[in-house]
Amino acid sequence: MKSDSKPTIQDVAKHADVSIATVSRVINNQSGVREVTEKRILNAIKELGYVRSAVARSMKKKETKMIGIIIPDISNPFFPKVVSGIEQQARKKGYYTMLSNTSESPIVEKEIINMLVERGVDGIVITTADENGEQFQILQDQGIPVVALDRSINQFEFDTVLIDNIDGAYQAVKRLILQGHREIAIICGPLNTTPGRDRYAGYMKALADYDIPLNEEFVVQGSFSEEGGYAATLSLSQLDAKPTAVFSSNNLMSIGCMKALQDSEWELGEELAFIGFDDIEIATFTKPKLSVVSRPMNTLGELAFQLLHERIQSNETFSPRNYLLTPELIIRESCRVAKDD
Amino acid sequence: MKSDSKPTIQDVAKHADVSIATVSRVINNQSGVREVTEKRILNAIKELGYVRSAVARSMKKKETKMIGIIIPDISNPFFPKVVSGIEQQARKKGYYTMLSNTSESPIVEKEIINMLVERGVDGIVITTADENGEQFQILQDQGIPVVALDRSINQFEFDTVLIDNIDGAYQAVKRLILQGHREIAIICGPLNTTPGRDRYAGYMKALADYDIPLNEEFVVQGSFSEEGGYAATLSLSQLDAKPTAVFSSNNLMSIGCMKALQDSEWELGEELAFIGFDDIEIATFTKPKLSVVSRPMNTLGELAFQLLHERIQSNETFSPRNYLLTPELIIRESCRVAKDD
DNA sequence: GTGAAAGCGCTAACAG
DNA sequence: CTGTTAGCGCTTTCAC
Repeated sequence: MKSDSKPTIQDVAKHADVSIATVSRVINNQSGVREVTEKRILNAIKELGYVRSAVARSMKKKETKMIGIIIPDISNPFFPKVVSGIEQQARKKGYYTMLSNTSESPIVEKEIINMLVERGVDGIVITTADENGEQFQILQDQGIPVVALDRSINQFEFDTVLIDNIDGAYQAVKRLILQGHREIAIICGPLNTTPGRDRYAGYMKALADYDIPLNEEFVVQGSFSEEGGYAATLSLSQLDAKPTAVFSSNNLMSIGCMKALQDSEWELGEELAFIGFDDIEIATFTKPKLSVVSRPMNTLGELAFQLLHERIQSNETFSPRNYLLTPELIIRESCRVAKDD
Repeated sequence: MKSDSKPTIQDVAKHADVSIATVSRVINNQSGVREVTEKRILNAIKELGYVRSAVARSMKKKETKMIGIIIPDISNPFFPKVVSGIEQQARKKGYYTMLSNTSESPIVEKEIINMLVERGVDGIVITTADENGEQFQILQDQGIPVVALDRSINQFEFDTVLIDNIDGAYQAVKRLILQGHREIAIICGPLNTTPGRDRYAGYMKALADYDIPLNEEFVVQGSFSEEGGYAATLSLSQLDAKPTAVFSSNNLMSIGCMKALQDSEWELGEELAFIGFDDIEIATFTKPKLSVVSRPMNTLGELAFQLLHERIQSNETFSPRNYLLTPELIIRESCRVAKDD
C-alpha cells in the first residue's frame, strides 16, 4: 500500500479497532493476545504496509541493537575478512553492524566515534588509527562497551583481541636465519602502532637470539600501504651491500615490495628471500611463491564480537580481557634459498 | 564526567539554569542566544559530558542523516573502492553510511532492507543480489530513495548507475579478434544478473560483428567467485580443441582462472591469450601481465550518492535517471599473442 | 485479553 | 533573547 506519510502503530490500532498496546504486543511477539485479534492486527499491518520504527523503539528501550565497527583501511583485504567474522556473529545475536572507515585519519576517527555515540550504538569494535588518542574518553564516559581489535589502545581499559605480532615476526625471521641468511632487512610499518612496533620487536628478537648484529641500513620504514612498501624496497635496492632476505611487515607493503622488485633489477629467488606478514592474493603468482605469516582473520572478528556481546549483556563491570591469537607461518617458495651455501 | 545514566538536554538545562529550548538552540548552532548564556551552556555540556541523542533527534525530525549501502560481496575489492566513493561524498553532505554485506544471499538482502527501513535510513544505495526480487516493494511503499549501482533492478523504477558491460566485453573480445584469435572462450558469470548477461552479450556481439561462429563449448559459466572461475577454466582446459583466448567476466573469476591455469598445464602467453573484466592486483604479477577491462569505481560511488542525495533533498518526485559509465580497456601483455600467424 | 496513560530526549512553534 | 509546551512512535506498567 502506498501512502504519503508512513503509517504508525496508531494507524494500525485504529484500522484493527484495538489499542496501540495490543498492537505493540503483537509486533513484539508477546503472548496474551487472542488469536482473532492478532489476526486482525496482522492483517491491518499488511494492508497499511506498516513498519515498526526502530528509532522510536530505541528511544524507549535505550538500546539500538546496533554495533559500530571502525576500521582504518577498507582497501586492505585483511579488514573485510575480519568484518565478516564480526557480522556473522552479530547477526546470530540479533545485532546489526555499522561499518565505518577512517582511512587512518585520527580526525575522521574521532568524528565517527562521536557519531556512533550520538546514534546510541550498543557497542563498538575498533581498529584505531591512533592508539594514544583521547577520542576514546567519550566512550568510557558514556559507558559504551569497546573491543580493540588488532591494535591496542593505551590509557583506556578495553577488551582487546590482538595477534601475537612479535611471535609472528620472530618465526618468520628465524626461518630466514635458519636457512642461512644473515643479511636480513625489515620493512617496518609505522612504529607508533602496535603491529608496527611489535613486528619490529620480533625481528630484533630473532636477530638477537641468533647473534646476528643489527645493520641499521637494513631497517626501513613506511606507512602500511603499497607506496610505503614500494619506497622502502627501492631504498633497500640502492644499498651497496644489499640484504639477502627481506621481511615485510604488512600485506599491502608486500605488494609494494614486489612491484619495486619488478621495477628495479632485483630478483626474488636466488638473489633474495622473502617473507611477508599477512597472506596476499598475489603470493601464489609471484615466482617464487611467497611465504607469509598468516592470521586467523575470521576468528579475530568472531572473538571480538563475542567479547563485546558479553559486555553489552552484562550489567556488572569486569576487568578487561586480553586475547592474543597466534599467527601461522605458511612456507611456500620465497624462503627456500640459502644464499651463503 | 562519569555518570550512571547518560545526561540529557534536561540535565544540561538544569545545570546551566536555562530552559531546554535554549540548550537546543545552542547545540544546533542556532542564532539568538546571548553569548554569556551560550558559554554557560557549553560549559555545562562539557562538565556533564553531554552528547545529543541522535535517536531522539531523528524521532522528531523524521530524518536520520544515515544512508544504507548494501553490497553483495565485501571480499570483492571492487566494492570497497565503490563504497569509498560513496562515503566520501556522503561525509561532505553530512550523511553517514551503514554498510551491509549480503554475501549474494537474497534472503539476507531482504532482511537487511527491512532493517534499514525500520532504522529509518534516508536512502539506500544497493547492488542487489536478486534483480527480480520483491524485496524492494517496501522501499517503494515507504517512499525511500534508492539508487541501484552496478546491477539494475527490474520492475521498480529506481535511479541506476551502471557500467556499459556490453561495450566493455565487446571491446575486449574485439581486441582478441583483431589480434588474430578466432577460438575465443568466455567465462560467464550468472546470467540472471545484468553484468553476467551483458558481458556475455558483448562477447556475442563481437563474434557476430566479425563473423565468427559461436562455439558453444567455449561458453562456460560459474558464480562470480574464484571457485567459479577456477572450475570454468578447468573445464575449458579439458576440451579436445582448446580455445586460444579467454575472456573472463569478473575479477574474482580471473583469479580463479589464473589458479586453474597454474594447476593444469595450460600456459598463458604463447598458448593462450587472456582479457578479464575488472582490474586485479595480481594482473601485473602474472607472466604475461594481464590485460583487463577497468571501471571507474570511485566515480561510480560518487555518482550514486549524488543521485541519491538529490532525491533525498527534493520533495517532488521525478522520473528515474539512468547513468551508464564507460569502462576502459587496459592493454598489458596477455593479449599480444596472435596464435594463427 | 485488552486499554489508558506516562514518558523516552528532542525540536519547533508560539509566547512573552 | 528565552521559556512553555506539544508532540514524534513506541514500550510498559497498571487497571479493568
